[in-house]
Amino acid sequence: MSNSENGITGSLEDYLETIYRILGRSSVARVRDIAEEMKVSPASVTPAMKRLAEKKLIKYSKRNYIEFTEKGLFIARRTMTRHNLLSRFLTEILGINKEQAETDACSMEHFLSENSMERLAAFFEFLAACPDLQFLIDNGFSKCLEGETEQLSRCRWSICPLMNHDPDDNDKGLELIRLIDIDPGSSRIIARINADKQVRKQLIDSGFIQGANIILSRPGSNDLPCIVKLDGYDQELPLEIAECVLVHPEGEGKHEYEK
Amino acid sequence: MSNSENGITGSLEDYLETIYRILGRSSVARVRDIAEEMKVSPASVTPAMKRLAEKKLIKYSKRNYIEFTEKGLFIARRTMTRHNLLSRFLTEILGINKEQAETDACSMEHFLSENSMERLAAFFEFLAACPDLQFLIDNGFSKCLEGETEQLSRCRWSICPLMNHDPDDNDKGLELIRLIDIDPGSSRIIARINADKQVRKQLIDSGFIQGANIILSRPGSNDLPCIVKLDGYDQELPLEIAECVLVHPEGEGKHEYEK
DNA sequence: TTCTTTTGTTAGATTGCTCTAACAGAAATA
DNA sequence: TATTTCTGTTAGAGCAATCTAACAAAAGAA
Repeated sequence: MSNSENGITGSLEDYLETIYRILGRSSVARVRDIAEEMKVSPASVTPAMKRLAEKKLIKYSKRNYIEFTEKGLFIARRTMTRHNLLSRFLTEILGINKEQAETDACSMEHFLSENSMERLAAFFEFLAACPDLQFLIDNGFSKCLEGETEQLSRCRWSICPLMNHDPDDNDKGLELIRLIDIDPGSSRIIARINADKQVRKQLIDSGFIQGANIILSRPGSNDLPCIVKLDGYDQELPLEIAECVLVHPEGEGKHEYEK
Repeated sequence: MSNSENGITGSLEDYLETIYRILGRSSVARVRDIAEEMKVSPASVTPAMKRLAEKKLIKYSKRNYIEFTEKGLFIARRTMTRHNLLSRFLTEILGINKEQAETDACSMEHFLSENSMERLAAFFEFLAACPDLQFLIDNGFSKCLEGETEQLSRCRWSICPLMNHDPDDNDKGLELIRLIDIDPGSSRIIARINADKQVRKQLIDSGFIQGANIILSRPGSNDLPCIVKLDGYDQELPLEIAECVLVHPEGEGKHEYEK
């Protein structure tokens, strides 16, 4: 059951994602860790690693540590991003509990197309940019779910009279900041990607989505790529690409999710 | 790869859904039709039918037409509903094109948990009840996607000054109507389910979600269940359950989706 | 060094699903 | 009635993924 976009099965994608998670917290990924994390027997892991190596997604030789190839790393990150997007949609918009959302996201992630993924990422950017939408979901839909359904008892329900913010307030001191302009070492929340379609896609695939936590570990220069920590994982980023990442000003964008 | 909630694989769920679709347009479902619709060889269908029969989801004997059992019909309808919910989310909210949305929905539908499904259904009800949310998505997010991103160029963007409707307008002549009160034979759009958790769940599983097209074919009485045509499929519905289905007044609720 | 424990691999079986090729039954046509 | 066409089934193979049980290699402890 090969998943549409990279000729690789959902199971193999899961293995890649797991390896990525493990490498995020410890310096090496071993068969045993993978087996534990995925709740399969170690005997299932070995042949999976062979299949991955065959497809040139990891470097693997018997009884040795596992390393990503470039392509493998790309797929791992993208799968992870899909997972995060789906999980956040389920928790933040639909209000599903964390565990259930994880389970659902874990299986659906293999089937979300590139297109849908990009649009879901855009939706979160829009949500972050539009306090009214946020307000509607937090105070309208969530309240509804909690059983305070009297709002729905009329046919229609308008938020406008309930709005507790002055429309003119919105622009005050809330300019977004470029990632490359923040203090190295300080932690921010990504607000938006401001780039052409291709670069945008590349960034989203790598996990640069609204709400993600980012630290600029090394500013970088024209020759030297930036180093950032995205949701706890190190990544290199050429300066001209890092320029496209906009973050919320300090303390803003509270809708951070846990990784 | 047994899917969480009914101990049945995604593939078998697909077969059930396909049979349901076929029975919706022609009076019998044959092996050949199923094979064609699912783009598999007829030789794959026969063993699948055997597996379904073993699990008591269909009645099947060699070279005979295929009939649902009650349980099979239930799963088929629920799978179909999941499909519709996901597909509508992708098209109506994210603005993905129809085919892509179908493909994505087709594979994700097997993994959307009961909880997430219910909440997604609730989200559409909320969307239908809240013109501001609808407006934000149609005029804010959709415009953004079309490239008119200048709205996002500021950090925040408020819809309030752009609202083109008077908040007081909202209640005028827009009361919802009970399904059982509409003229038999006339076609309406479902707006909302107004029932306790259990009945609500039952109705949603059967496809009674906001936006679905419904025709009351036979009104029913205390002893006689109503007969309705839901998105083209006939269903029976006890009167006291049909009472919980609210529809938009005539001409309202234009966000109908094609089945 | 030798023994024990941890870790990883292999062999072999099973399950679910698919395919092609060959065959069997039923229906339509000559 | 005999023949052809359509339809459905079976046999046999293959693939991906998983398991248990047995074994092998490496690391740590005695």
